[in-house]
Amino acid sequence: MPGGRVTLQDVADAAGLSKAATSYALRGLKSSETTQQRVRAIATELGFTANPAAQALAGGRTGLVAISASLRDSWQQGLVSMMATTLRERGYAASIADVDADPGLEATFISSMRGNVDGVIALPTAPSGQWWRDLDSATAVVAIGEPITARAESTSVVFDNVLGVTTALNHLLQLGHRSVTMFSTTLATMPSRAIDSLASRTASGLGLGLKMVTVPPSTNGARSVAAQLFAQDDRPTAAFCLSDSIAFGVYLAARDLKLTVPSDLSILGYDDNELAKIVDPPLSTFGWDEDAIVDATISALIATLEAVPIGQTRFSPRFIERSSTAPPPRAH
Amino acid sequence: MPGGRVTLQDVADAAGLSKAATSYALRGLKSSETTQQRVRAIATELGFTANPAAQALAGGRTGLVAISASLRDSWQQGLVSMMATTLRERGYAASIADVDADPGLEATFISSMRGNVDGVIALPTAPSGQWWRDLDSATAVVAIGEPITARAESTSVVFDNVLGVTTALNHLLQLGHRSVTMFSTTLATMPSRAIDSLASRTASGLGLGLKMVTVPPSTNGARSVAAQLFAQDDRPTAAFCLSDSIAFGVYLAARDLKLTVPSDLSILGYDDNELAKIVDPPLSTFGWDEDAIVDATISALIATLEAVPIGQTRFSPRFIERSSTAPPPRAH
DNA sequence: TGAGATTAGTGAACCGGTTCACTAGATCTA
DNA sequence: TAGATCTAGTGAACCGGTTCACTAATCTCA
Repeated sequence: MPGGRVTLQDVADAAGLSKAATSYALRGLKSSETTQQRVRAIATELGFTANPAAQALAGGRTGLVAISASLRDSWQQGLVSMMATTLRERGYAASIADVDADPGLEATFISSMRGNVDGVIALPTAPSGQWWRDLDSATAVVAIGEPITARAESTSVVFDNVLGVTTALNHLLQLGHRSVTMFSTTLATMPSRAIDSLASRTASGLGLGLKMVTVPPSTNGARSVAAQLFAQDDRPTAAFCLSDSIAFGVYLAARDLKLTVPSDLSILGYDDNELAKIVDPPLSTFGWDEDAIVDATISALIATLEAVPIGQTRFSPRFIERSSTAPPPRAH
Repeated sequence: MPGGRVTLQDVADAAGLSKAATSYALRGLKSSETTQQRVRAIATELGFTANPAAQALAGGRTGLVAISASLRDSWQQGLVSMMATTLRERGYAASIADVDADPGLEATFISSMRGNVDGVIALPTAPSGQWWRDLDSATAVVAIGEPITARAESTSVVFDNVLGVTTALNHLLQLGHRSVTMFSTTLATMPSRAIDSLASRTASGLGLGLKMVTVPPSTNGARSVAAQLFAQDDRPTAAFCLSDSIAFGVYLAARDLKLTVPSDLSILGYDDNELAKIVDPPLSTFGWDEDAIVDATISALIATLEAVPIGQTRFSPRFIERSSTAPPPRAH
C-alpha cells in the first residue's frame, strides 16, 4: 500500500552514506561490521527490496534459472516443483517452461533464454538433442537424465537406466517369462531411442524374446495400443512399461480383454507414481531418490555458476516389488 | 556461440537510425511501415533480442507473472502448467512458486514479488487469506477459486463448488443413502472451511446424515483415517471426497477392510484426476473445463494489466458418473 | 497559399542498481 | 618517522533499453 518504491538512494540518504557504500554494506563488502548492521537495519525498517531488474542490468546476473521439462509426465512434474522450491530457498527464481516432449519447443525455449538467465536445467526430450548449443558459455547448464558430452564446462545428473532395464528383464526372466513386450514413449524418464539397442542386446544375451513398442504418452493411448497387441495370438506373458502411466494403460487393456494381472499377464512399471501402490494389484516398479536428485541438480548448478563445474552425478533406480508380476501361465 | 550480446545500439547503427527510432520501430510506434520492416529485418538478421532486465528497468513492466499454487495437488499442477504455457504464448514468463497449502509461505512468496512482477495469479490456500494485501495496486491480481472482495480493481475466477456439493449430495440421496461422510483436506480445490457450513445446511435441508472429516492431503493419509473410521460400527454408506486423491485413499481403506465398492460403500470424488477412470471400479467425480478456466484466467490478467479489470468469471463443475456409486446395502 | 496539424526522427534524461578509479585517514613496518 | 599498505568510503560511469521534449518535413483544408 505504501506509495512509491523504496530505492537504494533512500536507504543511502537515511544512512548518510553514498549509494555505493550502501550497496557494498548490504552485500557485506568493503565496510565495517557496524556500518553493515546499521545499513541493514535501516533497509529493513524502510522496507527496501532491491529491484531485480536493476540488479540484473548492472550486475550481469539475473538470479533466474530456466527449467525446461515435460510437465505432462507426472514424475518430471514432481521433480520440477521440488527444484523450484529448492532454487527459491537458495535465492534463485525459477522460470519453468513446459516443452511437452517437443524438441522444437525445447530448442525455442532454451535459446530464447540465452543471456537472460544465469542457468538452465533441462530434462531433455531426446538424448540426441543439441538444445544447449545456442547458450552463452556464461550460462550454467545442468542436464538431467542425459549427459552433455560435447560441452566441457557443463554438468549432468544422469540416471542409470541400464541398471533399471537389466534388473527388470532379469526379474521377468527368473520368473520364467520368455516373451516380453517393452512399452516406451517419448515422455518417459528414459527416452525410447536411448534404450532400444541396449535392451535388445541384453535380452538376446539372456535368451529372452523381446518386442519393443512405442505408445502415445497418455494412459489412454497406451491402453488402446496394448489392447490391440494383446488381442493377437502371440501375446506376451509380460509387459515392461517405461513409465507407470503407460503401465496403468496396460492394466486397462488387460481389463478390457479380461486378462488377470499377474496370473495371465505380468506388468512392470517405471518411476513409482504415487498411484502405483493403489491400482489393483499394486504395481511393481522402479523408484528414485528424488530428494537426492534435486539436491544434486541444484548443487551442481550453483557450483557451475560459481565456476566450479562438478561433472557427472549418477543415480540408480531401486526395484520396488509389489504384486503385479508372477510366473507366466502354463503353455497354452 | 557469438561473442557479445547484440544490443539495440548495434541494430540502430546498422539501420542508420537513432536508438530511440529503432526502439519505436521495433515496437511499431512512431514510424512508417517501411522503416519498421527494415528495422525488424536487420534485428532478426543480427539476432537481436531485447534484454528483459533493461526493458523492465526502463519500461516499468517486467513481463513476469507470479503464480502461487500447491503443486502437490495434481489438479492445481495441471492448471499451473497450462497457465505457464498460455502466458508464454502471450509474451509473459511465469515464475511459479509451490506454497504447498501453507498460508505463511503464500504470503511470503507473494509479498516478495511486490513491484517485481506485472501480475499475480494465486490459487489461494485459504479462503480467508489476505495474501494480496501487500501488493502494489499497480500489480494485476487474479485469484482462482476464491473471490477477492476487498480489492475493487481485482479479478477473480471462481468455481461454483456450491453446485458441486449439492449435486453430489443430491445424487447420493436419490440413491437412497442417509449416512454420508465428507472427506476434505486443505489441499483440495475446495478448501474445507469454505464448504463446511454450506454442506451441513444443505444436508440437513435434505434430511441427510452428514459427517465432516478432514484428512491429510495425501492418498495414504486419507487411507488410514478412512480405515479407522470405517472400522467402527456406524460406518457411513457413502463417502464424498473433495478430491480424487482422497478418494483413492478411501478405495484403499475399503480394500483393507474387505468392503466392496460400490455395493458396500459408494464413493464420489472431485476434480476428475486422470486416473479416476482407471481405478476399479471407475470413480464417479466432478470435472472442470480446464482449458476455459486457464483461458479466462489469463485473459482476465491481461485485461487487468491493461487497466480494464474484468470482474468475476464463474465456472461450474460437471458431474461425471462412472461406477463407484450404487444404492446402499440393505440395513444390517 | 499559408497557418495548423501530423508524421518521422533525434538527443538526452532516466530507471535502480553495481563497479571502477580514486582519496583520506588509520595501521603497519623498517 | 617516513614510506608502504590497508580500510572505509566517494563520485561518476555504466548496464540496455524507454520516454520525453523538441525539430524538420510533409500533409490538410479553408
